Amino acid sequence: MSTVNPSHPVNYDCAGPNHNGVPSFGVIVDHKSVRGNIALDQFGCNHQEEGQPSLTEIKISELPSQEQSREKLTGRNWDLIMDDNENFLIFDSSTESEACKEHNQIMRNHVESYSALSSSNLSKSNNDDSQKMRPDDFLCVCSSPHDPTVHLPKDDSQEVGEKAHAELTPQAPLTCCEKPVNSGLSDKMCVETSGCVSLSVQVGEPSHRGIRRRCLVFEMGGSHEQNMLCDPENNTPPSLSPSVKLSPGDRQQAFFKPCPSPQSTVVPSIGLHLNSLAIISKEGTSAEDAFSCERQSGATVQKHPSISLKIERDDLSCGSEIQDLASMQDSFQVPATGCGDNLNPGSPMKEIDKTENGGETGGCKRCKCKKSKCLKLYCECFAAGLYCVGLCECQDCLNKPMYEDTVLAARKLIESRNPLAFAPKVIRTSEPATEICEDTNKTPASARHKRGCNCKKSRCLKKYCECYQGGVGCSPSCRCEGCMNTFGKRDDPLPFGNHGIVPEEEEIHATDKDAPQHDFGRGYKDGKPFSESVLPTTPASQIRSSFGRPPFFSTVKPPRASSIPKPTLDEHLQMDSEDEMPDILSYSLLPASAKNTTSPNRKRISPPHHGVNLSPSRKGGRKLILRSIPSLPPLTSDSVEELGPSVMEL
DNA sequence: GAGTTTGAAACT
DNA sequence: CAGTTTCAAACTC
Repeated sequence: MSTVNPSHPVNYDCAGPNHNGVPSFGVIVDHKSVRGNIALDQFGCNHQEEGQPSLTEIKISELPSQEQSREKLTGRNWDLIMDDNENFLIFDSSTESEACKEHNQIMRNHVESYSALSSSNLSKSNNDDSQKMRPDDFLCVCSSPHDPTVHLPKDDSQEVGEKAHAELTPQAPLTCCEKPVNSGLSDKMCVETSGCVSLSVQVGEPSHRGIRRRCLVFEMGGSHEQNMLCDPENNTPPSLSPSVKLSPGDRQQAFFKPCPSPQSTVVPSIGLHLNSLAIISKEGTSAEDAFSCERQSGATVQKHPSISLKIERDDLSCGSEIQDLASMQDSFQVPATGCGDNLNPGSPMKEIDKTENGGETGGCKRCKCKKSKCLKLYCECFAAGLYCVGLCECQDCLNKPMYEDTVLAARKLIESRNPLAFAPKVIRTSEPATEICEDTNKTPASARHKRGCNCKKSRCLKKYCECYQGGVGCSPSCRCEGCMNTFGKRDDPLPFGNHGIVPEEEEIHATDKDAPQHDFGRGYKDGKPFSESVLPTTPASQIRSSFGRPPFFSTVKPPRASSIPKPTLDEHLQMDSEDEMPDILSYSLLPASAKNTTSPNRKRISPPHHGVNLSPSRKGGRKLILRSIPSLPPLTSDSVEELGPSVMEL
């Protein structure tokens, strides 16, 4: 039961060639404490080299030493950005494909040595040779459509993996999407541990029967990126597979059951569409509980008696879905430590999957697009950064791995219009953890739709309303009529958890065309992100939150001085304690063209919101300004031409 | 399951 | 930039 299935391939997502700045994911192996030797590396391609522990324990925890990381990255055109101390790395490379390829080779070499050392050990628990981990079971997947280094698992891996997987002790209460292993459908299995790990794999098709559905690993354009590592064989996260068994027929997403205790924590995995997660909070499901594990960032969590996982949020990069997850997490404003330790053993994370998405889709979207070819935002799959799966009822679907180029091109095209098109629709922020702890009366969550709804007839009481659908109240950003949103009416001074979302400054700026707006897509001023041109530079010393990380990680983990990013990292997330920016996410890293991004908010100059008062703590507190990951540059005519006929046709 | 409603996205 | 059209999800019957 404690034997790790060596046949579980470990996939390394190195992100795409345009992957700009955020590590694909951050499953980290703490070799210090790892007795097992499945070397999940920390950044997709990077991996541990030494140590041949037994397979009985995997501890995902800490980054390897900086030197180690640097050593591996240096010379591959990877930029390793680390904070002064630790736990923050950002890769960027113009030649990630190459880097990935090299990493792949390294991985293989590593696995070979590992396999040789461990094969005997594995054989003891299972005589099936297939359980031996093979070098080829390790994948370094580069999302680049041009990257020839997308390595595929051996065809026999699935069978082996499934067999081995069946032998695993299914203690992990995962829920995933419903897709028979042999359905032949593409599948996605994403595991996000407490917002830390989003695992995916990119496996070409159709030969990769190991994976049923893969996530779109979009480039980092916008803030919507999926960097997920999946176990194509068993649809279980490589690092978790030993102890995790997906529920039958659920292969696309998996949730880890909320940890019953701080010590026994396996973070739920979110692979479903982001905004739907917001329902969690409203339906009484304590997302806080669900993600409490991550708030215990750094704490070793044990899912399996023989498996210990340690998630280090700081080191993880997540995609859009993860960001949404993070947003949700943030919405609860749970202190990273201390205040957030109240776990709810009974947190029905699985129910979320069932009630919200899993009931029909197993946590995954199934679109029914007929004309959009699933390459427009009409398509929920596409909008969510997912490839369509066989269960989709779409017609003429091009949102499939085999059309990756087209998909990416379409995405670029959309992002060229609206760099935030793929950004989470529901933005959630939180007060600094410490403040929450200090003032327990404060609303723990704040959330809002990034753009606001425009409902006319539904009164924001139906899922037509994106705010309602996202489980958030309407805000002054909305232009809805007759709002009756049960999560908070637009006119409510302090909708549930939405206190102070709309700042007074917004009204001020609304009268100034040049002034930055808290409107996504208008984050530029004078050619610079207004966070740069307007917002005062936040001294690193003032940054306390998960600064320099992808938005996903905001406020979840207690900030550490050591995690204060270098100035270049300020591009992504900024915790400003001085300015009057509200606690909203300010996606500001937009190209100048982004100003033209369609944003209904631009049309509206909201009257003073008398009801919106900044809480004392807010006024005196730090302001969280989450800035999007730099988006793709506006496409030029040439670039559009490069998109190919499929996109041109759109 | 078919038809309608709705509002976001896309288009002009 | 505003208005219109297209689209697909949500909803109703």
